[in-house]
Amino acid sequence: MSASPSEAAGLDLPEAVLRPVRGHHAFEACVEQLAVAIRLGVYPRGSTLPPERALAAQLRVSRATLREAMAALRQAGLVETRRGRGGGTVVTLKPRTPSARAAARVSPQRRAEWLDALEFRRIVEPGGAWLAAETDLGPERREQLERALADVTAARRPAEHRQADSRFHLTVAALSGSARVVEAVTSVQATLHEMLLAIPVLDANIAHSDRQHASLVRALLAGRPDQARTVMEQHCDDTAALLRGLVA
Amino acid sequence: MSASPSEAAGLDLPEAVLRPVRGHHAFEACVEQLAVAIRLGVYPRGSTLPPERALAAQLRVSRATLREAMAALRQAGLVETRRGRGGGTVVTLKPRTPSARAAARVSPQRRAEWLDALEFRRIVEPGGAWLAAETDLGPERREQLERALADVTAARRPAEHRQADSRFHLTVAALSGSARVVEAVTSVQATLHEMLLAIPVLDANIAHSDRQHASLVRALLAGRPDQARTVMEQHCDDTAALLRGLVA
DNA sequence: CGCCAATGGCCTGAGTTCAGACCAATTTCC
DNA sequence: GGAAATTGGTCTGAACTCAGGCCATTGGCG
Repeated sequence: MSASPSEAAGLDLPEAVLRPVRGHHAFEACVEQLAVAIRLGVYPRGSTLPPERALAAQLRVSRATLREAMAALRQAGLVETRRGRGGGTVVTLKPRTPSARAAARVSPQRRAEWLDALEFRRIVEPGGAWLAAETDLGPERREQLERALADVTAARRPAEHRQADSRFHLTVAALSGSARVVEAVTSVQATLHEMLLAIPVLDANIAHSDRQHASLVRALLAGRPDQARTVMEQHCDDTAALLRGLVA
Repeated sequence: MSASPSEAAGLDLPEAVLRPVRGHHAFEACVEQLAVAIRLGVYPRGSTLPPERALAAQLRVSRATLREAMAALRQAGLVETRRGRGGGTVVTLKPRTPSARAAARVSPQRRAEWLDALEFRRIVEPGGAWLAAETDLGPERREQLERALADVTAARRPAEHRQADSRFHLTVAALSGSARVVEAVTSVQATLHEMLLAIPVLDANIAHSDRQHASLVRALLAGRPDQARTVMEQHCDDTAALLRGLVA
């Protein structure tokens, strides 16, 4: 037996705690973050990204490096760029339609990451919902939450529904007011997005999911933390059950 | 009003989602991780770190970079190094004794990070405990858990108790089997450690904390996820109450 | 004693990233 | 129409990081 990261018997604390330091290649990390933000619908099709200088500052990266990332996104067909005042970089990526194609074909390591994401999600998303429900939301935030919910239920095509769903979950996380929660949920949703693209869309599932979203929003607006958490847990469990079948 | 990361009124999803890419100094990140691991007692005083080549591989960093980090740790007096077979780098840092000194003197940004860590902790540590209790622990892992608990209760001096406490919480997290949980708890414990060094030690607090630890271990060994989570939530709430007073 | 293995110490050449300045295109506003 | 502002495009020298090889020191083993 080689030194696997998590042997069944013994628990190697140092090995568990020390994780790879950030991958060298800042520009890859930028591509990753921006691609995720675009695919999750944080920047919907047609919207304009912030100017390069602002984005570079936000990502704490030099403009040269950010531009490399932009070039990659451009080459991959996610964005297009126009120069001059009023120009900028606009999102052109059409949201992908979920399909059952790339079902298997994942490495064991990938599979493990997926399962881990599902477990972690069941912790952080309900936790974030609990926090958000505890917070005293202003009228503007209540509106944003309801709009995010409306976007999900209004989405007709599966691809749009998928993006709106991600946006909804990210919105709930952001309402918690915790940067760490947002980071965790973003990461989890990115992985989830991958998985959900690989399963067929069933109207029944969507309807069920939408009911849970609505129920969650009611709990959030009513300021009922425990109820919000329970609803979100159920929601995560239901989605996870769907997905675990996929990777089994 | 400037564009603050989290305005009270509006919620800027892109701003919340896009976070700084890795601080571009791999060697700083290494120093950070190793220093945290040492201070939290993952590598106790007197223990030997893995060989440079192994550590470099684990952190996914070149040996040259790792050595820069080692030099920094050596200069800071955390470790000492001996060459040759049977040599290596040993931890020399004496655990710091908590004291009420550096109470205030924290920037508003730091304060916000601290409070965020407390909120995030209340989500991930109970969640990790829930997961760990759900897992079917082997005899070896049960032993490790009980040993970690014994180490905490046996620690006489405050500095040792502080380290043993960190190790205990990291052990529980690691037992969850989720890499993401371990990462989150490690990060949270690092911040917590800072805060706890700045408050005076009260025997009553320690006794109370130890009782909660014991209660948690019972729930974990009995395989009662909900109970484990509730106990851990109470534990986090109690610590947080103590600490929030400090930074108020 | 002499060899071998393990470990830290050091060097080189190539690739990345950075900060900042300057150029070019395009829109907005007078 | 023209000036100004905004935005992407480009360049340069310095600093950081990497991969890999080689050297130096120490302890174990035959």
